[in-house]
Amino acid sequence: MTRGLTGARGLTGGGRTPTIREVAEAAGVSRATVSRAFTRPDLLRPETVERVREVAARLGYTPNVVARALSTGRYATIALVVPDIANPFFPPLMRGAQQAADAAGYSVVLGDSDESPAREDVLLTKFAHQVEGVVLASTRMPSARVREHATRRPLVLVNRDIPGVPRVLIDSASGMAQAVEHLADLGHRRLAYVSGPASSWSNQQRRRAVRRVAAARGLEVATVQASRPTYAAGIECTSALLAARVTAVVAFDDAVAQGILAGLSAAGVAVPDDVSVVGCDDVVADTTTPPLTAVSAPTRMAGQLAVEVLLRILGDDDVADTRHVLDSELIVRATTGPAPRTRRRRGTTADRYTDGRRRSLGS
Amino acid sequence: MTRGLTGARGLTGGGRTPTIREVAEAAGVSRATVSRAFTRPDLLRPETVERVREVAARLGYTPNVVARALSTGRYATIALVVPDIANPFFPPLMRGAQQAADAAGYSVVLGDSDESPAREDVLLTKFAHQVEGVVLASTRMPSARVREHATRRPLVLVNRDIPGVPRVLIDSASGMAQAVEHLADLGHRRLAYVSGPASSWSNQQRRRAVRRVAAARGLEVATVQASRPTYAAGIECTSALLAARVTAVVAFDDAVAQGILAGLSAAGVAVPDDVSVVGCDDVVADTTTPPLTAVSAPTRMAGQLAVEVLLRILGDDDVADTRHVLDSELIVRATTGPAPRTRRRRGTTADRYTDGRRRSLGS
DNA sequence: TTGTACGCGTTATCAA
DNA sequence: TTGATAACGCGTACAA
Repeated sequence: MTRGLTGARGLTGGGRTPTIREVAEAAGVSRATVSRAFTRPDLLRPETVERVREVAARLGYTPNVVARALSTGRYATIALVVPDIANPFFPPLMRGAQQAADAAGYSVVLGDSDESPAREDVLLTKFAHQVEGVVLASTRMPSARVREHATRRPLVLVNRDIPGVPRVLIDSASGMAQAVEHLADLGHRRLAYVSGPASSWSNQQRRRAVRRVAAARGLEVATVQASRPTYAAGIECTSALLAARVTAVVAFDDAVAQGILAGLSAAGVAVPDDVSVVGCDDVVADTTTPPLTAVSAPTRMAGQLAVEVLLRILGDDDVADTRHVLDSELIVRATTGPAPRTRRRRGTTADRYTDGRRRSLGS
Repeated sequence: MTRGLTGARGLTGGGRTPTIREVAEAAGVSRATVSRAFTRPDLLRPETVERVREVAARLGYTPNVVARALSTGRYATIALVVPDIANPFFPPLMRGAQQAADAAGYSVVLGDSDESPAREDVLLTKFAHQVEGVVLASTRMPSARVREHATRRPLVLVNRDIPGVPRVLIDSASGMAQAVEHLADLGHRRLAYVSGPASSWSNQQRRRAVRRVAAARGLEVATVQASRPTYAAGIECTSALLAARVTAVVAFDDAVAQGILAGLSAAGVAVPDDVSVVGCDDVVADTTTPPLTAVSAPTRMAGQLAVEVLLRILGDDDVADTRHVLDSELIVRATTGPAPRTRRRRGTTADRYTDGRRRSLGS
């Protein structure tokens, strides 16, 4: 066979990483001793450890993790699979995960499924051989398939609630409930929920929370479906919102809320004087104009916690079926205010900009 | 020795991935034949390939990439090291890199150096054994150290110009030049450049471009240093900008520009009527209020190109010292407008909000 | 306390 | 066209 990468440049060539054998020869010991100097120094005489390490350092030796993985099955690597790296919800999560892994000496291989369940499936089977476990965020796969993958490798879910599979959940419902209470307190009687992807666990959770609290407080809720959870889609659904004649809008996430802010601004509707707007996730919320009232989700913590749970599973064997729930909370900024007291004519300012369509109430 | 992960659950246990040997036995062929059925099917009789693949599929066999890596030295993995995942500049870059790698069957391990050169160094040595090559973005390491790492593993830089090391550069200078021309055409005579990290290659490049074109067009340039390239720092330096009595501001990046927008808004200064603002990178620019005029950097393309260059190096041997430059361009939106024609009194509106300090011109 | 020798799962060489 | 077998670099029973 041709030599592997490390050997490809000849024994004396520059830039090559030496192997355990070369260190052994240089130090005048066996390969096993070199190995132990790094993994089980307690089994060796202190002088030996020191001598071996010194030689290793001089030669620039570092243990080959791949060879070690093949031998031990410990890859010191986990996979992190997300639907879309560029979605601002995920970078903080990735960072939390990355740092937790790093702190434990683990590497992170990254998978971007491009929002496709089929791609998730491909990535997961691909990673099965090179990682010890996987953190799967906001998966769109069917529960059965997720369970299958979970039997092949330790797997921790983020924002997907499948009994039997360890999971870390961000309870945006708690924050959403606060948001609706907040709006009710401000005198709003009629609000809209702008819905995200139908298959999204988070969306279902948020929609339900809004409906529940609204019902409890006697508010009417119109549901408007955003085509995608994006800024552009937020702008698009503005006219539908105006047609729905609401005084407050709770959006699926910040991007949509931000789009709605832009759409309202373009339509000459004042925020929060005419309409109040609430976002969710709080990833960009404090950099909008005006600063967005939003439900703050501890995404970074979720990433960190997911990795910690995974590493715990990798350590012990039975931390099975853990379910961690992280609370969210409403951060009140400048896009929510008292409901407009009076309507000057039969129609509000908003009427001038509606497209005439009306959305049904309640769904 | 203890069995590895794949063997840990016994030969018949569920969830285990079968090895090449089991497929060979089940198909009644040798391990070599199974291997060839996947890597060199042209060497086998079609019927054999088909039979082996069928058995493999039935057993759920997939080649173990780690074992393959140990044998061939081809890891089918590259590393991507960035200073900060959560910095909005990087996710698009990461995504481009990820997808290019994915298209070639490569995995990406992710490193976040937390803006620390020392961490970069640690990550790079750690990854040396598990990847074929690395893409290093916006590194803060000294050139000599980067060169050293580049001799150990194929390495492609993004946004760092070190001769001898393959690199992909985003020429923000071209866009910055356009920005200054644009402002000059609008009648501005006095502008500020809000500077980013002093050690940043991009910052040096941008500052120079602004100065050069400003000089050519006879504009005065005040330089204001932002403490960090963040939204908060942008807000902070607003007072200094007002004190500098400029009618236009060119910011190091979008985050700073966005902070400046907020700061100006809070100070009652109208954009673009009183002051024009230009951002750079264009990562959030079209979601600000008003939409930010910005220099658009093809970050996603940079990530993609960097990986393509790396893979090319991994393929052939001598693509050495390539230097790809990607142009940027100015996207004019709503934060730039004609310079205010007249000053109504001795002072502009802005004077009411300055802190009295003045910044020196030219630096 | 240290060395010997085998196995991890795969690919490549050589022979058949 | 296929099979037997030696690597790849490391960890670890077992023996010394």
